Amino acid sequence: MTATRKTEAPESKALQKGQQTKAAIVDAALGLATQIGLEGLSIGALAEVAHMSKSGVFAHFGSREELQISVVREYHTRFEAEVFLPILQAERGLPRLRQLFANWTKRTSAEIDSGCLYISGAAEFDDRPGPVRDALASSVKTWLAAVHRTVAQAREEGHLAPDVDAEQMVFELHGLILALQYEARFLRSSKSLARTLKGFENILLRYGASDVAPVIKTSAKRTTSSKK
Amino acid sequence: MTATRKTEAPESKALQKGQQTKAAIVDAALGLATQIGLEGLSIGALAEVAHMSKSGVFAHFGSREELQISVVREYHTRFEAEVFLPILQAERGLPRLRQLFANWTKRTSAEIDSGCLYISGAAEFDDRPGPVRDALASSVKTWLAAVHRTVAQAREEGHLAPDVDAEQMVFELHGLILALQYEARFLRSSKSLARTLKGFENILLRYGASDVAPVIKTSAKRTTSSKK
DNA sequence: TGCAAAATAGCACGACCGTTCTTTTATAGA
DNA sequence: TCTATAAAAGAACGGTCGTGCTATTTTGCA
Repeated sequence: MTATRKTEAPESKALQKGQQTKAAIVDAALGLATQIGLEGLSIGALAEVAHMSKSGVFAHFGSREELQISVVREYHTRFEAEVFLPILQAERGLPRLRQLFANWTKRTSAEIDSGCLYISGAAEFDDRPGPVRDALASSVKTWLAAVHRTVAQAREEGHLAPDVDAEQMVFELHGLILALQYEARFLRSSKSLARTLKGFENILLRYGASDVAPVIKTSAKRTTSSKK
Repeated sequence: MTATRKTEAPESKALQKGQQTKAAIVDAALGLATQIGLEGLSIGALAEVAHMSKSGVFAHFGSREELQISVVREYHTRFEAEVFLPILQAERGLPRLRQLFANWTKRTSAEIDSGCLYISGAAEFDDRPGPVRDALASSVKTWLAAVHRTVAQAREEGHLAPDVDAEQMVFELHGLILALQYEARFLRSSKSLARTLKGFENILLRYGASDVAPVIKTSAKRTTSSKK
């Protein structure tokens, strides 16, 4: 219990050796988990791609379950950084909602590899209680709440009809994303991206969006322009 | 090669002993697979619930993969019998489409246990090529084609707008079902059934359904009335 | 530069996996 | 009832799994 090494407050900027290899492990684990699922993620396979021994990997987490939770947390962080944070630069209201859905769509469909952990994880853990399921559900609920807030803002800004049921709209948007993932990734349908975007415009129309044409082109140009 | 036993044409009505225990095994396997997934389905666990030895179970299939395929086929048969066949008694056009969606919804959400193999299977096999994936995808495509046909019929009957894009409509309906399964089964949201039905009415409205009110009550009474 | 502690490796364990082989039991036609 | 054959059981295999233990190496401060 000598204080020669700071045991209880490693809050320095630069990651110590341990933390940084742990981060590398989690990064590799995330790559594996998005491909073969959280349940398929094995410590042996992870050790191999991380060029480490099984026990070396294991020591960082203490259990496989803790490893899975770390992966979920890492996914949450990246999802937030890639999908949510950028939209805050878009104009509040409908433009931001459009940007949100564009980012979400992009994230869901763009890469054929690296599927969505929120979707595959839900299928794996839908009746398997425990901390992993809790972590997953909590992340998803956080995200859906953010979508809900964005919809409500668009309504309050007068960009949607005043009587819009935000929760219903979120449900329908979520359905589009799920159908996109299902038909693109599993059925290998090339048209699902276009169907999703069309579905989005249909929903906007139904909920009384004041402008109908998309603000930004759907194909390219997604550099958080923020310029009106 | 003596013909003392009919080896190559067991086409009699009554199942021989072997076939009938095989059917019982597949039944038990389907129950397991819908709970823990096709990948989680193990021969040992299956043998236990079937009150048989591992090798006894195994002998009926020759490989785990063949067992999984049998399960997919069985699920397909039951899905067809429960969701598709009954709607043929409903009036062609919009009434039949309504019945189709009602059955589909019922099947997807009603039991909390026994999840949908088409959804969990898609997540498990979306990048795992092979005969199991092929069997799954083939079944799903068959079903979606039936939905497509029903939509097209409703359009031709004049119950939907003549310019309805049937494929787009199927995509959106599929999204509703996927959102229902996701939010009901994973997020344990009690409101998702109502959201799904509302979403269906919204879609009908948008695609120009001639009548708006549902033909049958959504809560109970689903006895393939066929009357009118 | 020395040294405690952290990080990693090595090894072995019990459990379960799918599969094969051999042996026993049940079945059904003669 | 006898008997060929199908059906089921039993035992064992190589493999991988998560996880504990004990060594060895690496790290970072004095």
